[in-house]
Amino acid sequence: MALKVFNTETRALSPFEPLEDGKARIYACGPTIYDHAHIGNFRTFLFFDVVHRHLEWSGYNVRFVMNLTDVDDKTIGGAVKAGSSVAEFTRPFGEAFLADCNTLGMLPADSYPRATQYITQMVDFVVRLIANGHAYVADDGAVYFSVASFPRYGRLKGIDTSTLKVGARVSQDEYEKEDARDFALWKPAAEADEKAMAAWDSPWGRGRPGWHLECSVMSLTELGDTLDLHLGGEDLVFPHHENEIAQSEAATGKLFVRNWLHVKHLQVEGRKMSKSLGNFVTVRQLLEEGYDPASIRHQLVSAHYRSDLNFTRDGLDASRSAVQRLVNFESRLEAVPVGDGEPSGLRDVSAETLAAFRAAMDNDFNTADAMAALFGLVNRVNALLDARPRVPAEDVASVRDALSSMDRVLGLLEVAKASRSVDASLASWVEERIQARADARKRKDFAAADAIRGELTARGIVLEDGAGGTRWKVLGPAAAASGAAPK
RNA sequence: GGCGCCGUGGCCAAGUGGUAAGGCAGAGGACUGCAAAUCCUUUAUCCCCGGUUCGAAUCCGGGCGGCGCCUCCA
Repeated sequence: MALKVFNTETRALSPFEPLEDGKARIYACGPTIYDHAHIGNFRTFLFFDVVHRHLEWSGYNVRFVMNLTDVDDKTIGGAVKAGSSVAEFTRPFGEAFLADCNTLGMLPADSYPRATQYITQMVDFVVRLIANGHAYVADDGAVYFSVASFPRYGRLKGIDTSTLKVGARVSQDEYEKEDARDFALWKPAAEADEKAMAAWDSPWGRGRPGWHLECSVMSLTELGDTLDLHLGGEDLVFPHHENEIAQSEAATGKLFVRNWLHVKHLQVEGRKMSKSLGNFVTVRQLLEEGYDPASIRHQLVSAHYRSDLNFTRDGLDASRSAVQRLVNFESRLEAVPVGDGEPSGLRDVSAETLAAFRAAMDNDFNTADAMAALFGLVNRVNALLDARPRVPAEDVASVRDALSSMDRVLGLLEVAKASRSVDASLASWVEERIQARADARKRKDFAAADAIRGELTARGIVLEDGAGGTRWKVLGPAAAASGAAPK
């Protein structure tokens, strides 16, 4: 069973065969950091993370690069408005973005290149394209890529662009293109560009790079001429990625990307997310509303990346319960009575689950199917454990290993634990209360015992009486409980 | 207008020819001092019509409904 991925270019599933055995070079189109990233962005980025994790889990030596776009119309516009440079203007958004990524449990990338750091390489790249006849300098000082010079243009989108009429909707005065399909590699500096310190010297005068150029140059510089995977949101297929292919292959003469993966756009409450519809949601907003990161991660990863996914508050509640079931299961495994006992069959269940999980993930990252395998383990093991007073320690260990193994890919427990950690003073207070309640129960003073339970419940702490004593857990983000410990 | 996707139980969502995963929610039951957790039982003519096939949620045609891209929005 080997990994198969759906390649946008061929519109078919094909075996993942990296350029170099055992190595995976991945480039992910990250956000433009002119504002806080929204929940839709994170569907895409969380999928990137699943790819990243699954490949590492599968034993690949992964190099994962995600760019942060800091030079484009929006960052420049924002910088001008704020009276600062693009570097200053974008810095906090970049930092906030990385913080959000961390909150949602995304593995760090090996590199987060920004356009402002690659100006020299971009200029060199354009020089190269001009030299080999794929680009030309227009009268206005802009450099355009000549689409006519690249016959394979349009293959990603699956369209024949040669039929497009020149000049149809291209503004007559602003551009000096030879062909309507041509796109800018380098743009002459406008006043705003200078103001935002987003203009650099070049052989064609002051100017700045075009958006498509940034990604090509950064990916080629960071990862080499041929990438194994290039990831992005579906909106980037055309023209962004189409243009990247053209300019990259025209420059290197080599295949640019072996597999293109594109994530379907998220919907919010049944509609496309947009500012005008007023359904624009950021991660930090959701956290303020009291939702926790694990719920968000769960919901965004719960559907296959090429399927519609409708993000809703109700769905978040459902995800919260689903994650809680996992957390409960994990803590049960920690406390389960072990002993010699006869073989329980748990090891077979663990192995079967892992095989099913792997098959699902290998099938173009089918996270929904993979989660079914995961929850199947929970169901089967819970039932088995209920039926036996004790099971061999190794059997339980096999389940624990399977669970943590799958979570290395899904990251659900990981995020749940990170966001629900409890500080020591609260913990010792809870332990003290539990002891007091135990004493009350011993006296059969259930009214007192229930009062203590209520006291804890009010702070989001739930007690579970079991054979081995009373265990407790915090429901919801740690914020709800932290600082709640009375003196 | 051009290109494309989707329509599965109350909600979410897998399944692309062999007879419906999983999550959430609901109902009943077991366990519990009460709970929580867990288990058991229970809820689907797979949008409609026609066709292909021994057999279709899965393939083809038509219809209805929803959505996306075509704008430097992931």
